[in-house]
Amino acid sequence: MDQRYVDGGITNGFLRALDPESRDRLRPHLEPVELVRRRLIYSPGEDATHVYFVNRGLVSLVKTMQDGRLVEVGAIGAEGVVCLSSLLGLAEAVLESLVQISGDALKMKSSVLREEAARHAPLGEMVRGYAHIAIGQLTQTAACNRLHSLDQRCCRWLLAAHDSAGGDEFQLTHEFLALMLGVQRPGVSIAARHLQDAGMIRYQKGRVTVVDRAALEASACECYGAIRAQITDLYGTD
Amino acid sequence: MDQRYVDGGITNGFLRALDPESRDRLRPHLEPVELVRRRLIYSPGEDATHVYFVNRGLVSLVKTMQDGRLVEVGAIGAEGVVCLSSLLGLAEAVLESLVQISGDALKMKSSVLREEAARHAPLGEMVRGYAHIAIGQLTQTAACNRLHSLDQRCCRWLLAAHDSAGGDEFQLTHEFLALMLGVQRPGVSIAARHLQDAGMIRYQKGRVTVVDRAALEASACECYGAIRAQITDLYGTD
DNA sequence: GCGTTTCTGTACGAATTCGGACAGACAAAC
DNA sequence: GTTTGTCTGTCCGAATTCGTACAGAAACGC
Repeated sequence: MDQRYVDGGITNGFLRALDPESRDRLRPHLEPVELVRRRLIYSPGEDATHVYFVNRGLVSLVKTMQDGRLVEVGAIGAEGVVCLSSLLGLAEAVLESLVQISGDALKMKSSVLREEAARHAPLGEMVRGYAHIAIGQLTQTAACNRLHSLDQRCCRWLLAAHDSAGGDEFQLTHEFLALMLGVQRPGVSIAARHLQDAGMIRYQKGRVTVVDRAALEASACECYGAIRAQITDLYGTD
Repeated sequence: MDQRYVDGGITNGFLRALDPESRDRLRPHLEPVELVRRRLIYSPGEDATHVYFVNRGLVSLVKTMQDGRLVEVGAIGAEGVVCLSSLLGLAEAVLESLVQISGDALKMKSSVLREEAARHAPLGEMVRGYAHIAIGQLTQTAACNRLHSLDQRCCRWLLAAHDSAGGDEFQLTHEFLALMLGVQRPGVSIAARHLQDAGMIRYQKGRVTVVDRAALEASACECYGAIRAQITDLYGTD
């Protein structure tokens, strides 16, 4: 029987990986919320009062520079938690969190999570563990941004999106992907053409269909796998 | 009177920013250690048993990819603490920590720091605050690696090095800088020539002299200033 | 002094990405 | 059905960086 029906619609990896007692402590504070594509969860400087456990969908963490140029430095899907800073007790969001693929999440007050984490050791352990893999994701992205080609990074991004989309088809424009990857839009168009010619994806007017996932994985840089590995490492193999 | 003489040779920004009680709690556990250029403090996978409070010198945090290519994702000078992971209770180092500029540090057991941080709230607050700016540094670097030119990143790196070198002149080869910035060596040679022609630095056989720091700051990307600002924000203006 | 090592300067073709522009195709709204 | 807006495909010159190679210069060891 699918766990999502057993446990009140919770498909978020972090919550599911918790021991039952920790989960029970958090459950009363969780509030369902819809994630709508292109909507912001947080802007830099805003008070990060809540954390979001993503059940479905994909949230991009975006760093904006002074001149307005921006680039994604992390992406959080159904296995993650939005707003790491607040886990550390910082009130202010540093990054923009932007919904890339619609879905839903459970939100709760950061302060409550922090208190519960301090009170109940296994939960605190898990929070610290998550902070650690979030850092891992950042370092991976920092290196990836420097060392890997646009084609590779496109594949990586599509794989992450595919994981969180809940299907082979999802909405995504070249424009948006270019913004996230920090490159010009025509660059993405060319990369997308490569992938389509190679039979990995199909593109049509703002929506992409993953056709050959295995091939995408083979063409992606190691960063996708490295981050997945860290996550399954923390959550255990379920 | 210089604080470094008042307080037993401690010039590390983190330790100096602590309240006296926190510092007194840590002091008995601190052990002086020399930082020797090009020596590794940690390699990935190694057990991170100690944290290092840098007094003088510069330590690079390096991410290595599967194919052996590498790039620096962070640098820690006299204001920082090496081995963030262990602050979160993780045993294993993820990054390589490499001494770029010789100096000295105070080391202590990660486990002791963790216990003291749990026992004494102000210290815990400071540790979490430091974790936060370390994350800020990673996001800044991730974006910088994608958006900024080699010349800009060279300037940024030289400024950080200058801060920690304890003088205008320090050892640095093009080869090493290229490794850190994740580019080819000739690229750095050309960038270095630009800076030298512009009268910002002087280069001579593996050692660089900062001639016009203000010009360097003007030519660097915003990332240098952004990271400095986060640090002074945490430590207060002393 | 001499040989070795290390480091820098430079050259050059190839590849990538930039930055901007424009036409065409599709979809939704009116 | 027509209009409007969005999105894709493509083009082009310029700039940047890659990847490699080689020569010269400085420092070091013997």
